[in-house]
Amino acid sequence: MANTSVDYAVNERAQYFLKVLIEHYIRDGQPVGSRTLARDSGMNLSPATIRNVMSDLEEAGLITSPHTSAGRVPTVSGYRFFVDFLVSLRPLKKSEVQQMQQQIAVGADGKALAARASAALSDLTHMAGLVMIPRREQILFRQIEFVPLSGSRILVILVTSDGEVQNRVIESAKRFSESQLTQAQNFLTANYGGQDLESMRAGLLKEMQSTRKQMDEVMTQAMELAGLVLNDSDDSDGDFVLSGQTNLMGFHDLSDMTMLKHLFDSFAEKRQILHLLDHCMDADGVQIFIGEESDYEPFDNCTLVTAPYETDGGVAGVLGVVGPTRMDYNKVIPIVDVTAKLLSMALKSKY
Amino acid sequence: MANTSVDYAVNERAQYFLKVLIEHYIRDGQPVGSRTLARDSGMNLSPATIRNVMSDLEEAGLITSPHTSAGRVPTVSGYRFFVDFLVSLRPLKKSEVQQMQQQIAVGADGKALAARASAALSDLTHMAGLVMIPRREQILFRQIEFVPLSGSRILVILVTSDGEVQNRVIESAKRFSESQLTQAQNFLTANYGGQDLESMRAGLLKEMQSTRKQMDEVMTQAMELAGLVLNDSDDSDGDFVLSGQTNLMGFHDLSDMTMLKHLFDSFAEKRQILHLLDHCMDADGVQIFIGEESDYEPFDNCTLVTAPYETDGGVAGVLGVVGPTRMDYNKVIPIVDVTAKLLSMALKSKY
DNA sequence: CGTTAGCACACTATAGAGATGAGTGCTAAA
DNA sequence: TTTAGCACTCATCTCTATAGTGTGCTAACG
Repeated sequence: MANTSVDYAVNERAQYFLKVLIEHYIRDGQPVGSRTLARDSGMNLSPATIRNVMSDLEEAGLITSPHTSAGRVPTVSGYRFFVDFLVSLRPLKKSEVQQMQQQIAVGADGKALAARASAALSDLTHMAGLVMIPRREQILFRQIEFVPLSGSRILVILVTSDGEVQNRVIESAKRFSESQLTQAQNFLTANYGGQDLESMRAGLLKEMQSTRKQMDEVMTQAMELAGLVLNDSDDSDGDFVLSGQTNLMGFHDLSDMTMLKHLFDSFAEKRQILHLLDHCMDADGVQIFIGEESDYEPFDNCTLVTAPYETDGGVAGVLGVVGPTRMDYNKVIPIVDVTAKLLSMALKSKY
Repeated sequence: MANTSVDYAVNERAQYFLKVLIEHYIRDGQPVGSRTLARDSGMNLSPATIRNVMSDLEEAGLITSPHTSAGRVPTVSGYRFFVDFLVSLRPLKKSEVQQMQQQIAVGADGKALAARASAALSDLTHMAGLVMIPRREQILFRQIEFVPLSGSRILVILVTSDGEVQNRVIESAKRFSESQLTQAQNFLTANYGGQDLESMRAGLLKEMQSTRKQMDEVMTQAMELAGLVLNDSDDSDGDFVLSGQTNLMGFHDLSDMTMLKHLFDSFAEKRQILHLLDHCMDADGVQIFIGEESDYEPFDNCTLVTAPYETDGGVAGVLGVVGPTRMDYNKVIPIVDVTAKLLSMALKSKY
């Protein structure tokens, strides 16, 4: 089993001890000593032997000791090695999955679904749940309707693939007849139906610039109206739903108030976190950022476990949980994985 | 100056010392001793004399000492006496008020205004800002429009006095002609325009029960539709906007993680806090709940300073700040007061 | 009578000493 | 390769002494 670049001098037995050590540390939160590890491993070896192994693991940078005479704790590299090669995922029970499926599936539109998924994540993991609102690039355009209101106001209704019905009242300089509006909405639905909102927006823009003069004036106006709605959509830079933030206050590992304040502030600020989540859109499964791996200072003592979820148009967003680095990966990873799958199903079954 | 029921044995001089002591304690956070108080008071008295006074104040239940040989700290009753009779409010500068006015006035509808006011509160006080969304009982009904959509769906648009435009798509069993809908909306606007949403709802309900048989069937249906919209309004039990929650993590007085978690959880749960805020609707000025006075356990170490704000229809909601009991009342009270006035102005100037 | 000085007392906070215990690294032997 | 033994390091706990802060009480003073 030639694993990675750090496995020099770390043979299979040492890896096993690393696994046992980390699992013990995840349970206890206390540095693990050689005597404890010897007992825990089940193999009939003396503490002295274990000490040699631990020495190797330390040299490889996988574990470290807080001070001379404490046990050892995993380093970031140690956790990385663990989640990459050593985890024994503990899959959810059928009944748990079903219960979750029901809990999630009740919601109506994209936003409500995301909120439910987020709540489910934080409930199950007792950490903070995080679900991106489906990105505009992945929401498909289904249908548009223009409705004349009193005066020169026009109501634009946008139906999208995630079940969301956005409506916006727009002030128009020009007046349209009922039939003109019908004509316009048929045109737009026929031409852009099935496209995602982002390419629709781009398409409209391009079309309007290139063919402005040759087109029916009403059509041009209609496209401008549609463009207006797509442009000022408030979630243009993305958004996410957070649940169970306060769960993080229970962890002794995260009890430093200043750190925790930074973390909470970063949740409120959203921008950086969205940037981080964007990175996970490409990966096609669970992805994990341990401690400083996220390269985002407020997350230094945390681990972020993410998974992308899909809709008809492909990957629509990312969800995940945030918790202390010392979390139960065996349990958390399957939860995130399953939640992503269930949310995908819920979104797809809309049509 | 016969003040209250607790002023037995607490003469004017003692009150002055109480004021000085509390102001000192608010600055320092340390128990105030007799020597310090003697120096701080400006009066040329020896610590021994002060000790006698402090002894009186302690007997009156206004101050207490954490242990035999620390100074004294205010009790809840002490704070209460202070805010009721001793505060020297420090009014905001003209320029500050103007800056704030601009900051708040940009918002469009009720919800956005509330959010801005909340942000202003937390920015200025460095504590948590809290603004109730205007209550339905105080939002006036301006106008309703029914718009036929494809199929049997009808879009109902509700324009209210706080500038909010709510719209909801409703599935109707019956089909209506365009003229029927126009007739219906004229009827509703004429009959209920200017009423608040809550009495409109009640009115509709009563009307429908008493005159069901004698009325035009279309009208009855229209009223049912309107009733539907008013009923499932999601903020039927109220809502509020919270800002600067994390500011509370900076206070040493609130550093107990378990307490703080409870506090944050209570913010997320909302229900109880709304209940508390409801109580403040009646008072016509700033109201203060110190520590256990709020009778809501998560607020035991906090003070809530509130003020009601108005719209055309009278008192519309309540705003305020939450912070540690040891807060700078001289500064905070005027801020809350002014913010409420500014928000009222912003809401009223809508029409 | 209000005010003051003086004194004994109570309590906290801090630091140092010593004991304890956990765990290591190293060495030599099996 | 594994193991036992031993010296060593370091954190933690307890006990003690000490300094500092502030009080309550009493007696004296104007």
